[in-house]
Amino acid sequence: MSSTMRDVARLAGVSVKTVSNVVNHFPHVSPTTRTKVLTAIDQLGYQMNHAARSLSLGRTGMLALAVPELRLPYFSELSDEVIAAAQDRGYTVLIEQTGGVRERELEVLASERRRMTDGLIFSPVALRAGDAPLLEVSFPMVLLGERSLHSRVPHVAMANVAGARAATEHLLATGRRRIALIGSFDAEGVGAGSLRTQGFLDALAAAGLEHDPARTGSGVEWNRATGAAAMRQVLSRGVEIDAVLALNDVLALGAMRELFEHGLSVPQDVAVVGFDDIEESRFSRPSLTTVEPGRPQIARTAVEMLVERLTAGESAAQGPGQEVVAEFRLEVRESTALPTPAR
Amino acid sequence: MSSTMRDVARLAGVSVKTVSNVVNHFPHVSPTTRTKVLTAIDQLGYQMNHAARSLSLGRTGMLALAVPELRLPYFSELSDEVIAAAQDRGYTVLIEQTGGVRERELEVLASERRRMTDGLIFSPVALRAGDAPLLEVSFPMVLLGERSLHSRVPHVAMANVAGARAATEHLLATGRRRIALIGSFDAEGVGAGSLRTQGFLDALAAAGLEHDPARTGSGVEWNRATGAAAMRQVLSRGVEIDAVLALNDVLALGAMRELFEHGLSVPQDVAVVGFDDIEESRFSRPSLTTVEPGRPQIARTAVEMLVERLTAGESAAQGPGQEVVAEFRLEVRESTALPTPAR
DNA sequence: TTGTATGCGTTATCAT
DNA sequence: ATGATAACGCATACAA
Repeated sequence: MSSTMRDVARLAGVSVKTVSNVVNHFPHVSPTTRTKVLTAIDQLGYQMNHAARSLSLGRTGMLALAVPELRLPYFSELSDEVIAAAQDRGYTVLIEQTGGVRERELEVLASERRRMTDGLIFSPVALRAGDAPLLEVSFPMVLLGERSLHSRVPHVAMANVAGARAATEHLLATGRRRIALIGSFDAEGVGAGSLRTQGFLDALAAAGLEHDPARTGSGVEWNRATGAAAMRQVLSRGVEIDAVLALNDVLALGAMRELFEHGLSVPQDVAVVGFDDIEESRFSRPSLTTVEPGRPQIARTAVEMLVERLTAGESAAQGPGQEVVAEFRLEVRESTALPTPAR
Repeated sequence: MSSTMRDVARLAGVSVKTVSNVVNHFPHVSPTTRTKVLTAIDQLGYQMNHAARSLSLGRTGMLALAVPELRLPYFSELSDEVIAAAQDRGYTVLIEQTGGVRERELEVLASERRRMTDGLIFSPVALRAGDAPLLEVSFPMVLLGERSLHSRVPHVAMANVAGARAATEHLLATGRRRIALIGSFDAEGVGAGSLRTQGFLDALAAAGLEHDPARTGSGVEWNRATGAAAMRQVLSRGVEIDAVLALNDVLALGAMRELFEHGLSVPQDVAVVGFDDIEESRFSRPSLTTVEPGRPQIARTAVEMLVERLTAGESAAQGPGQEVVAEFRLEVRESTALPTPAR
């Protein structure tokens, strides 16, 4: 069915090498032979065998991207951006889902799919501090996340602490004092959850306030359902609140939904802030104030760093563990609007 | 760096073929040699070279999934389900984005990535009726969409007409008569847009009603922003409406947002129905009545049909163009609740 | 500028 | 049950 270079060579009356030269845009080929080859290619409908090329070249032209769940808006939007950035560099992206489960995150590092890709962009969320040694892998990898977990692995971080702090300060600036914290994290974890919580507590402390644990709604999985459940948990305790800081946007959206069920209005009764700036947050009712963590920059930078390692050859095989922290921006929207003074 | 089967064979004192037998779980290997080989593999940290295996086998173990945009919730949720179904069958999924642009949809069929995958699950949205011949490709493919476009290509369809009709009938049953249609489609297209619109018009006709074109809000791209814009368009015309049928959920969510901006309440003033049943629709405010098109079944069936073609060998290479239509279900939620009688 | 020969790592065919 | 050896299709020294 499918033809090979040999077939093309035969038809064009040249050698296989010449066909290869034409296909790979080798500069030194006479125009006449080039057209001869190209017409033969066209005539046979020849397409390169990727497996053979990979075997010979020792590289596949594919990058892996490991994320918790593709259906979480943050990660689907990130994936979109990574795919686009990789495409610009001539790479194809293979997405793997870890489910946010530690075991599966570790599996990703040893997966059979590692042999199908030239490098990995890895966004772990369930790894513990003790897992750091396991990240000392032999293949090119770029981590998405903060340094805490890993030492020598290059990574692209978001300003989790500073972003959450800015978000909290914004709530404080609008006069809110009884802020609920929605979403929790593995106590042994070192992911975004603990860092954002840190930023939250920092802002409170700086304002001379303390966080009442009764205002924390737990939920390790970060989706709308757990956001709603966590909010319900806090409300059921009968503790007063005038604001909510959710550890990410979907948690915030779930929490808003729950506030609504309880007859509380946002932002009049309760102000709400999220983290991630997913597209949905611009269209929710009310629209959600959130931290834009610089996701496009993160995607682009991660791909660039990885491709650089790939093309650098043996030279910079073990760099100094480069770190880039993306710039964040607080997107103020309706969910934290000041209560109308004339009331 | 990475070791080969030869290295393993040498260390274990056996032949390459034996190592291959062990790795591929070939039944006839003596327990002693198996353990010898396995320890050698373990000791060397051997991992199979996927490119070499693909070259030899003539198959890659990868399936391609081409969707418009990964960041559209419907497609990210679909992708998740396709990946899971493929994994169960031992396949890896490569996602391609077409942007919903006809040219890029056609490119997918000739893409270099076709040579990296064993088959394609293709969800076209911008192809025209005249493009049907271009879908007569030589590689295994399963289409997501209705038959209109393609004759001999196997495909998995959703009940676009019936679903939209049921949704519209639901609106009519709750006493709504002035229904706006949000979202439009390429007039030459044969995709979900025209079919859902057909179902909408069918239901109206069956009820002896006619659709006022002034109640159609156009928007070829289906996202929140266009949903809001289309709604704005209708409202600006000053035509009365008491309900909205949006061609999908994100359009509906954008439209609801716009209704809110105009001081209209859902469902009291205007009832709203979407199509797709994305997770967000269960948590929006109000929660969105929508058509659940059987997406999980679609994902599973598409993978099964494709894998079947792949493993059937030459035998059923050209089947009769199998068609499966998934079962839909109308999810009634708050956005179409009956106005409280006591008003 | 173009052709020849060899290797990439695995599977498959045939022996034994 | 296991081993030797030839494909698989392409890239690349090296030669011409």
